[in-house]
Amino acid sequence: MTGDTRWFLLAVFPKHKPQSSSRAMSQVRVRFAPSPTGFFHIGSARTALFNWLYARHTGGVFILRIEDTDKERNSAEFYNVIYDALNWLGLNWDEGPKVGGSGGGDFGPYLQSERAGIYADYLGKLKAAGRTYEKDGAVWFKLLGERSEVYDEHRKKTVTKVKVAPTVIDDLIRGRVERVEDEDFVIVRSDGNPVFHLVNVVDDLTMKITHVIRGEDHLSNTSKHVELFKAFGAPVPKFAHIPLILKQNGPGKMSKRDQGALVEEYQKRGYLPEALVNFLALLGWNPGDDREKMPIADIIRLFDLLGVNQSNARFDEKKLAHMNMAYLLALPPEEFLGRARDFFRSLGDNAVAKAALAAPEAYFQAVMQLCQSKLKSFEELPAYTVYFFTDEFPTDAKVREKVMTKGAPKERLQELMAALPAMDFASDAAIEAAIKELAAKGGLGFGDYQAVARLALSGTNVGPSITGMFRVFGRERVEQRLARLLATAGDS
RNA sequence: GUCCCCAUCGUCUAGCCCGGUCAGGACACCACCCUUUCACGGUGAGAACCGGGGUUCGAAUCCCCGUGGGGACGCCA
Repeated sequence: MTGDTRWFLLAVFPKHKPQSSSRAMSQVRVRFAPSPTGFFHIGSARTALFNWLYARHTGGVFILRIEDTDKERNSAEFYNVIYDALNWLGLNWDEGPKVGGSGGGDFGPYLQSERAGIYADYLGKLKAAGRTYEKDGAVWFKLLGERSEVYDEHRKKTVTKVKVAPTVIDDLIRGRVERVEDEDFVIVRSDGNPVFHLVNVVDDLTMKITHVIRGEDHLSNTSKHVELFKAFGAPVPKFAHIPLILKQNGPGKMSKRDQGALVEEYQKRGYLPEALVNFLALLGWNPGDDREKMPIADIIRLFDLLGVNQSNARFDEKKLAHMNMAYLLALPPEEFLGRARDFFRSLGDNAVAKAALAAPEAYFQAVMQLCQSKLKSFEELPAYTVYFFTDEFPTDAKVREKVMTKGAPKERLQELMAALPAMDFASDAAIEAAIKELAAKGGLGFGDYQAVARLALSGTNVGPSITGMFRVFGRERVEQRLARLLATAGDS
């Protein structure tokens, strides 16, 4: 178990356990059915999250099914992208690939590429019922009704329209939606592979899915699906079409190419998965009051499909960053420590990361404790802590210019150095007292020493408490760095 | 072009279903306070019911029409 997923253990929710058959009849069964394209999109993450939340809220079953019928587009290593993202987010599935060894659950296999026999069976039922025909080598689903040829200007071709009654979709989020599905559609390609609409319905049917929770972009497919369910004589699941996530700038829904659209990106940047989950939960849903930052257990308890919004939401990276900061601040110190170390490890060859990981445990811990309350995200860690782990840290030229031309920095450095031997490094308070005493003697303020000391120690003007820095560095290194700045101060 | 969905501060949203509160909160932005830098935090400011009709004593809330936004219209999923 990695540090990334450890948080989830705190939200103890029992995994699906076999139920009595009467119980199982009414048990909620939802699925997340991604396609292995090599990307895991923020929108997919939220769809998965809403499904997972609903399952956990109702004590139902969350199923992962991989929709890999398009052999042209799928690639073996892409499957792991899905598993990794879901695991990182803590969205554990009860049935699906990788469960209990080689794919657990009574309704498998959970990879569509392995379900060809099932699709053939169900195709047979449709054929037997006279609801299919072949055209151009493909199998089409036949709608029932009077037919007529119509020229479609948009598609620039003649199509066959079927006079049918509107399909009624009873949507948990949108209410009653009517749509006219008036053209036959392909269910098996000429290469013999079944099409999304067929396999999606057959799988939902055979996996006994009770609630189909998916993006609103599927709403217009739903009439096809409902007609297929009806053709199979199967009960139609409840639908819940959730609003889409729009890109933060410009028109349209978020797509893979948009900045910040991939879950992997936040993982790499050291965002906390619980922060991302909390943020995503709030995109289109809210607990009904002003609460925003909530433990996952609360979100599960409060989540309900009826509380989901109908309008699309624009992705706001700034709000996500704020959520992440709030979670980072609230992390228990030892937890922060572990995750900081995990983050440094994930950086691989990064020089600061290597130096940080090579540092003595106690020192590393002291530095992290000093910095926790200052960071907004782990991605800031290397730049923020570089000077703790190497003497060859960069100096901000502008800051140096500013600090070294104001007042009498060289004198301040000399006074500080002179005071060092007698300084008590045991506590921040003692260090603060010593510097204040020094300042008082010259009729100066703490700040007169703080700026120049910070520049010497860190090469910048931002960072944690200067007294804390003194303590962590220790007398000797403080002395060295003050001396080094003094030596290079020149005539300025 | 056709069909479907949606519409409250810049953004996420509460309020709408069961008409009557200064339309509330959060992010962002600005100011001030706190302070040892930078943050955090605190206080405060600015900021919205898309437009037009209707129903009603009264409409953000109910109805209709516009407009705007989004989605779908593949032998992709």
